[in-house]
Amino acid sequence: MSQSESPSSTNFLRAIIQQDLAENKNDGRVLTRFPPEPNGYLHIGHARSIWLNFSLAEEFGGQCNLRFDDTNPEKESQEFIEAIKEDVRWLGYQWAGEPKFASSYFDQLYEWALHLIKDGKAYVCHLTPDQVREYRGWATEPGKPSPYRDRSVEENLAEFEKMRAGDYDEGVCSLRAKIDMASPNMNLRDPMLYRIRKVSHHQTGDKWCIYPMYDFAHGQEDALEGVTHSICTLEFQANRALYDWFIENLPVPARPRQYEFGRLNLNYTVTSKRKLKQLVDDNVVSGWDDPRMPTVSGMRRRGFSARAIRNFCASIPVSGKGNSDVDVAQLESAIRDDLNTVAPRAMCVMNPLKVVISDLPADHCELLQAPYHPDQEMGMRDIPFTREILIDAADFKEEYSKKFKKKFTPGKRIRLRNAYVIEAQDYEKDAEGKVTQVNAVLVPNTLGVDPEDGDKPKGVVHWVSADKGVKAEIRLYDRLFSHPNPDAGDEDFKSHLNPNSFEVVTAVAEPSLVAAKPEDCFQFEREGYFVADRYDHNEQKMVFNKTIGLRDTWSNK
RNA sequence: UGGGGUAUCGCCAAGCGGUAAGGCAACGGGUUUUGAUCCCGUCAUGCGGAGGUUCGAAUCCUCCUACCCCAGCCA
Repeated sequence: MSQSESPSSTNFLRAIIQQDLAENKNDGRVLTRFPPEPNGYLHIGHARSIWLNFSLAEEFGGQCNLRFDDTNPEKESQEFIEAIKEDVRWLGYQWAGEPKFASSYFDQLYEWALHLIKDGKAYVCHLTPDQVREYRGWATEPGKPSPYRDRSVEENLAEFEKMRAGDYDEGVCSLRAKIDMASPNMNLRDPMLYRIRKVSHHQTGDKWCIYPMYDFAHGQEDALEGVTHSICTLEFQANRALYDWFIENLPVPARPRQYEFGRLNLNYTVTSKRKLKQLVDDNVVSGWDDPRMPTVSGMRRRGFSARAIRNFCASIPVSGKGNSDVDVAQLESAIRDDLNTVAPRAMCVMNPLKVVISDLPADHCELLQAPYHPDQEMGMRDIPFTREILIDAADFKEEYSKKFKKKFTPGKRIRLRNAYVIEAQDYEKDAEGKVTQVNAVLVPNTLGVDPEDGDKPKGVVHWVSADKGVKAEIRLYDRLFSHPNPDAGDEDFKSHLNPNSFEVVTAVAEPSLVAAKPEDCFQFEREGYFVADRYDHNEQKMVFNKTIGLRDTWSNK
């Protein structure tokens, strides 16, 4: 795939913007916004929205705001705000100016609520929540007007002031727009504008005890900021009529437009804040940033690069038709594609088996040179070659067979990656029958060239010096769920957890790896991509997380 | 159920009356000191179903069917 991070083919949103620009709408300006509610961590679905909003703005010479849609203080917190800012920045985006907050517009929103009341378009309703639901009617039957619907402007003003002043308890009354109780669009059956919530807000403290609803806030925030294209997900399609109603009935400074696109779902995972939170709360994972989580911080800790995530987002066509159930393999492909080009190669043996090259002196230590990357542009590293080395136990077989023709086996030769060809002679086993050591001899003059006798080895194995190698903790991660749709069906999604999604092994790594810094990524040849853990890796104790294995076109044959 | 949406390859998706793009996956083959990468090739006579209009339909019309969203004092 190309390095392009903008949509490969055009999409309906770009077409709309191009059209608007051609007609000089908004004075040729393009301003988008990413509007998360700070009630959880960002996940892959948000990453796509971030990518969409920022890349669209950038493509057309505009900018993108980061705006916290903090209208429901009960579920929000400063912790989430900080985490979201860090994630957006890490993904490589810079929002326009300072982060924005819905809460910073509370005064203006309040004024506009007053405006609607004075226009006879909003009223304070003293129906209880249950009554409101009852009066709203049903799909096939129109709702009944609230008995408070025709209160005078003066009374509404007075009642709303009492709401604001805290004279009423939560749930006693609310401010509603007077639209159409018979509308087939339920959103228009006198929607709620303000509700009473006697909780302090993470940004405004105790200034307010009434908070605006999403619908009454979002479009006006867009207008206030001069957002030209307000992009949200498909489930807000029915809210668009309300969005427009407020814009048309309020003296807002601009006329933003809402457009909806399909949500991104990945198979073998869940992307609902509620479920992700449950995994965290139930200690199924170590936290929001557990490497198995589809959160931005989880993927980061897993070793996915921001560029790879951006490329992945760009690789999925933007559709306004429906939600996309994308195969995780597509994400994995983007990750491998990126890591393949940027990750230095190294050798690390996960399941060590000692090989003694008997014709080498005990103190033999030869410094071999190996390229950091196949394209040679990253330079070379030193690899000590000694009499006793370690290879992966899975690369040795007691019996030769066609299927294992690339493995090491008595009487056969194998190429030691970046080093010589050796030939196995015999091996030793312990009481349980487990192979404990292989004795081999060096095939001379095979550094960088094939054996002179023409008996070229079929296979290549990675290896590490038994005494110069360095121990490393390797955290092996795999998909969190073993079912393609953990959400589907009646069963609890947690019943589909993959019991083998996490395993720790102690491996032996080539000594050059001690220079690794947290978050450095590598390809451990023949194994996969690994990243030095962001928090736990240090010079004293190396800790690598398995990002993803190499593509394997052989194992399932 | 009233309203709002959507149905094109295993997954995502382009297509807007002129004879089915592309990506992922899969499958062949070539190169290879990573069974990786890279390269080359294959992969919908078919577009939810049934009718109709047309020289010609995935695209237009009619009628079905299926699925998603709204019906929170959540966003």
